[in-house]
Amino acid sequence: MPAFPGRARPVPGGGHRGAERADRSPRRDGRPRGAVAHAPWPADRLRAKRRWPVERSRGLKLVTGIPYRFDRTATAADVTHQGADLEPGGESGQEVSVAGRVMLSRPQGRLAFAELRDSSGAVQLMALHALTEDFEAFTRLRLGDWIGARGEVIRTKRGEVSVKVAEWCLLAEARRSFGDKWRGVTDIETRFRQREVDLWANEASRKVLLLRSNMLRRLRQRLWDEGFVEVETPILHPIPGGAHARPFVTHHNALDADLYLRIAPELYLKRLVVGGFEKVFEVGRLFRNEGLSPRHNPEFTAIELYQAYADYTDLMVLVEELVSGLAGDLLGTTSLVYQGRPLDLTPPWRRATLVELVAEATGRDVGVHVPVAELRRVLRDEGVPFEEAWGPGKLLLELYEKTTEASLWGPVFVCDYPAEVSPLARRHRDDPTLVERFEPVVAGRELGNAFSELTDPDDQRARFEAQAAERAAGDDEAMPVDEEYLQAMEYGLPPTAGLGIGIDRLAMILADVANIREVIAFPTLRPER
RNA sequence: GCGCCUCUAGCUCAACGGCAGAGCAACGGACUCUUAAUCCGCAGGUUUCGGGUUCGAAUCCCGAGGGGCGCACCA
Repeated sequence: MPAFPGRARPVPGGGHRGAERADRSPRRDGRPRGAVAHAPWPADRLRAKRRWPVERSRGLKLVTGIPYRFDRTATAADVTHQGADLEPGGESGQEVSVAGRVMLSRPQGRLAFAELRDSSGAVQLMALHALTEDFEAFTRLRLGDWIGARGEVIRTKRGEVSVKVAEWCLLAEARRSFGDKWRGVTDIETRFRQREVDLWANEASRKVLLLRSNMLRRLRQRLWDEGFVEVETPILHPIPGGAHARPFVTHHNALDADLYLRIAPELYLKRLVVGGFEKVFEVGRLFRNEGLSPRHNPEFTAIELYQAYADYTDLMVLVEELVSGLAGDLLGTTSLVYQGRPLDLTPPWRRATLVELVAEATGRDVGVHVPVAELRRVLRDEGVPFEEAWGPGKLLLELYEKTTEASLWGPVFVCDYPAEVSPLARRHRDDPTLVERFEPVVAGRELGNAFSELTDPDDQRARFEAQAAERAAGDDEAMPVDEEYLQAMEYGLPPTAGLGIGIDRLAMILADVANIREVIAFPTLRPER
């Protein structure tokens, strides 16, 4: 019965690894108890407390063997489609094999219904004592069991498209309960510690991760279409650089050297531009040794891209097009609602300088040229703490972040930051105390960061040294001097614009979720004891 | 790191100083068109952990641990 390989023997010499299969003999009387009984730590106290029978379906044929493969001929969605035109009680004459997880079981004497869910959706199975093989066992299926089933596509008298099961097989048994069939799993800790349970039980969770995956696919496609080359740069860095953040430290034994998990790929990517890659991007994980919050995970995904011969104004257009384009691709509109509040991503987005926005939010007329004493007074009046060592640029940035950023619903490009706090950005063509930099702010949060890149190695060295001085003065997030990078710049970095976007943050916006953990499959949690 | 809140059966939740309970799941049974099926029955607990107060603690107090939120941090 080729359509239903559940009981098919491994094809000799054919297919995959057939000859190497260690276990050629079906387990005839139950599965080895040791497989579940030895429970290595942290098989955990939870398991000890649970009382699910290790061996279920006693006296039934289920345990005679789980097949190695299963030939599915239709998904749940396919079946629903195939049966769409059937009248209640109608039979299609079409036979399908479906596979998935049992979501509901409604045995009813000599008739039984079950809901089977796969990644396409759900379809009902109908089993009949007179028709279905192993009918008794079918009625004993539990929530969470995986099965494969073959049968005709029909519509029941009550009108539901179903597969009338002629033959079926167990693909995996659920030895643990997956939660309340109606309310699912809502405990936040369980949801994120046992994400597989959350994903099984909560459709919304699956949708969010699927949206993220689709978002990344579309993002890559758009950049490839624009001629960007996707590259990969090191995650283990000898010197942490490219951002203002504390790194994770690790150690390489053979080299006997400490290495840092990257806080940003920026410097390597620009070295690739020096090497002739005119349009590059990288999507990858960044690691910052900082606190957790609903908007911060210690490891997060960012995209950085660099485009030679462009400046930051080009990137504003690119960001608008990318973000609104992704919204259109994935949601069908650029006019969305985030956390109950309208958010219109349709280009063009507002462009305003940081100083203008601070003035709007606070009524304060400030700027990098305002004397430090006066800036300090403004911060004090606004209730923003500061440190003596801070120059005007840092004071201004702090003022913006504490008083203005969160109030910007956006989207808005916050432009022209102080040079003092932007050691890798090129000085503004109209004012050398500023840099040509912008952050796209959406829903009160920065979504990314971009600038016209600093290309002058002498200026870069001076900026690094200023950073190093701050580092020496106790700021362990300031960048050290990176001689390798300076050397690269000395070979010549053409005018280049660079951009970073937080993928998790973007996914949060598009998925309309408030917590970054929702968009990360396995967010960082404190290890259980 | 600090503050506030929280932790009860596999899951979702009651009980709030006086015998730890319900629904779902699970387990046993009935049922040939169910839709969170229904019905009967049976089980299920170190109330996160450790101390304390009390005749008596899931409940009040102290400490520890996990989680949530906020703050700090995060340019």
